[in-house]
Amino acid sequence: MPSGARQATLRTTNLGLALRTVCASPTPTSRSDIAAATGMTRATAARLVDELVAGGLLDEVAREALPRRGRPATPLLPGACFAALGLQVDAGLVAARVLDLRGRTVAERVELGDFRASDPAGTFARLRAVAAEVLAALAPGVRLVGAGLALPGLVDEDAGVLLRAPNLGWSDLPTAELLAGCVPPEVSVVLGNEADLAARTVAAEAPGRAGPHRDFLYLSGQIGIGGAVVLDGRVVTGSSGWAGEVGHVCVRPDGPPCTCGSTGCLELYAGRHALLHAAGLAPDVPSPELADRVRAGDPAATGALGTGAWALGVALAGVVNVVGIPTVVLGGHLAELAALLRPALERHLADRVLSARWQAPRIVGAQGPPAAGASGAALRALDVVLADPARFLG
Amino acid sequence: MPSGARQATLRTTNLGLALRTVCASPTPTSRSDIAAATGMTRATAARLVDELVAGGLLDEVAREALPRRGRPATPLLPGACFAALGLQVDAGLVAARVLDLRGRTVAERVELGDFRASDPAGTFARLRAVAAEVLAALAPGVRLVGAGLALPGLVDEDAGVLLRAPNLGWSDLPTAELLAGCVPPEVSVVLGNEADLAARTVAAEAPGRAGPHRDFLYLSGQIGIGGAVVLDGRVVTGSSGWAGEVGHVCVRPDGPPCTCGSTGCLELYAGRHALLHAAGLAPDVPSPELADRVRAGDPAATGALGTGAWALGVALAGVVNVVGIPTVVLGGHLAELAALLRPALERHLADRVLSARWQAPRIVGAQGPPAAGASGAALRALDVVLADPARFLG
DNA sequence: TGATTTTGTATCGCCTCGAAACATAAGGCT
DNA sequence: AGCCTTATGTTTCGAGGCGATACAAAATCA
Repeated sequence: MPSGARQATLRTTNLGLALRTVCASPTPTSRSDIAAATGMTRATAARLVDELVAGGLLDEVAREALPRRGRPATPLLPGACFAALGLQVDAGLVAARVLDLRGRTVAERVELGDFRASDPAGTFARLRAVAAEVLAALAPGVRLVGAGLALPGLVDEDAGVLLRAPNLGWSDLPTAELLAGCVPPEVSVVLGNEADLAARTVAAEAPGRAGPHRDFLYLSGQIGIGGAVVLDGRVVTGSSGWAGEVGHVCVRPDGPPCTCGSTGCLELYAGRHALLHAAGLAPDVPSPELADRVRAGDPAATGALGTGAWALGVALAGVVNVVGIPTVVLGGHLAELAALLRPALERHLADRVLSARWQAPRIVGAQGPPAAGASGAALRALDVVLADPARFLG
Repeated sequence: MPSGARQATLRTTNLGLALRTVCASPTPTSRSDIAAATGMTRATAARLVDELVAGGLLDEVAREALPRRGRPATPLLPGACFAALGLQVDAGLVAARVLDLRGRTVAERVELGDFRASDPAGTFARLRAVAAEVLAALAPGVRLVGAGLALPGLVDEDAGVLLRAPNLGWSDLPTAELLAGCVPPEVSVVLGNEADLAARTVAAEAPGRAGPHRDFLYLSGQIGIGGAVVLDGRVVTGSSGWAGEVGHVCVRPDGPPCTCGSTGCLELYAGRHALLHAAGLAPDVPSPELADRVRAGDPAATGALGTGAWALGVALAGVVNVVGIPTVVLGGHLAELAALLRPALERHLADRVLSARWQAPRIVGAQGPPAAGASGAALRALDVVLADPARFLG
């Protein structure tokens, strides 16, 4: 139920706007810049900034020697003392990463391993150790405003339950107890789907600063294929948060049965195991190896990639037709294959997407460090600061 | 670029909130009710209401004899003198309908015909005639705040160009000149995709009043199959407005070629022509006839419907998996077949949707009068009033 | 008739912003 | 060096809009 706006609403709204204006800019921003960008007067912008600086949400930084006429501006950056912790558990790694409000990685630790069909207690113990290391490395003044955990599966965010993660072999797993000890007691950990969170690292290159694409489909290829639809810079989670299961879009209804109960799912043709199997490689061979073989002209590898591109084309064309998205970002193991998949995949899409005549869908490989889900989880936690900075001022 | 909030922003925001509160309620609402619903004080609510009443955006209506203790409230309803015109051109009809801010149909005219591969000039002449009749029937005080035209195809809204409408046989058609004379010169007509607009009649039963579903996929079966994704009560139009082409989702990659350039599109199995052809009926037989045959046990008709349900199952499962929508609303000719399609279709979805174990997708038939696109176009035009009523006060 | 209850109205003060003048700190020019 | 110019930041004042509070109005109930 929406509530009436009052004087205080004005304040909080404009505080948020001022903060987001600073965050949105890749370079330091002055009070005067904020006034110009928002249409507020310099007086108002200054009032708001003063309050944000006093609360640590903005930092006044030393000015660069940039000789210009007029009184030099006081450059502002998002407060370095606000940070959030992102955690990730995946079939191949556990990770912890702390991002600050400027989007910098303050501390991180990624530990590779094989957590397929693992024991949750043991895996979470590893996660706890990794988190503890990262938190110990934090500077004393840093304030942890939240934490998130990226998991490769269906998640019930409100209940804090991992419903089903085929790659880990876990289902209906409450995480509250397992997460105890990962973070200070006053910080709560919010669960999230790995693809949904990883997509945030593409949608935003720092808290409040838009990334290269506003509307895209993100594919997170780990073992299966997860996905996330991003519209207008925001991840579409669906009414229950169970969106983005691109891996189980049907590309061949009379195809082989999938463990999900359906038949001919995308994962069976373009999943990591499927690609490696079709290429005649062992299931634990890393993706660059597959890419090398394709580049070397290995026929089995080339065929596997061709089949994968074909299946991706069928599935992604459906998504693009329905959601009207111009860009597909390939993450996870697919990122390393993006360059090789692109030509065939874009051709398939051009054939199957109705609006391709006016706007051909583009395929892009995801950039950035591994364990993007951890970064995304931290970004999401930091977003609550941007949404209502007034809460963090008292 | 977002702009700073000032005192006047407060006012316009709260004016909109007060108006929307009245619109959202199915029963008349008092100043006091608004205060309670929004958290504003009665003083503030009354101030805002007085202004809205003075501008005609709210009407004080006679109170029902509802004996209660205390001073009787003054019931308010959305202003009856604000209205918008919705137009629709489809393969089988042209229509004009005027809705007022209360969601009532003030005047309407639906003219059936066969406009497949028709001459745009002639068809638009029919539309002009229909619109003129409807506008002539309006009461003198009614103020037309906008107009919209629903078209069965890809539309460039900003340019006012119909890019491609296979059912009409039109493409790259600028509409500005053709629409001249349909509405008074000071009113502009905004184009929209028929499915997108029809979906609004499900999302909202009146301007500002939510309908039975907030998140759903709407299927608009005319000759082809259009669709619209509705999330959180809002139609997802995609960054270019080219979303919702469910009819060209691929359900059998090795199937027959489609006119769109792809193969095995949903339309080829569940489109109107496809169903009738498979049932051994002529292409102009109305859908209820097909339904009757199925109920009578006609094997060809039953088989056609079974194939249609199967194809819909494959395509819709993909959509549900990716967008996480719990409900599919069947409109157009599919509405009449909804009851017959539901059992098989829900079974297919239960098999192919990953989250069906926690939330089984539901199939619902669309209710309401024909030419839903016209209603949706009017609703969209009226939404601009709700978004910023202050614009209509001066 | 009067107490009670609910709705609507009037008055006042507070909060926040905009406008405009002022203060500050630099570069540029003579 | 000294003054002008320019851009930034600050101070002061006034206006708009809302909440709080008291009050008026119109009904039911006893």
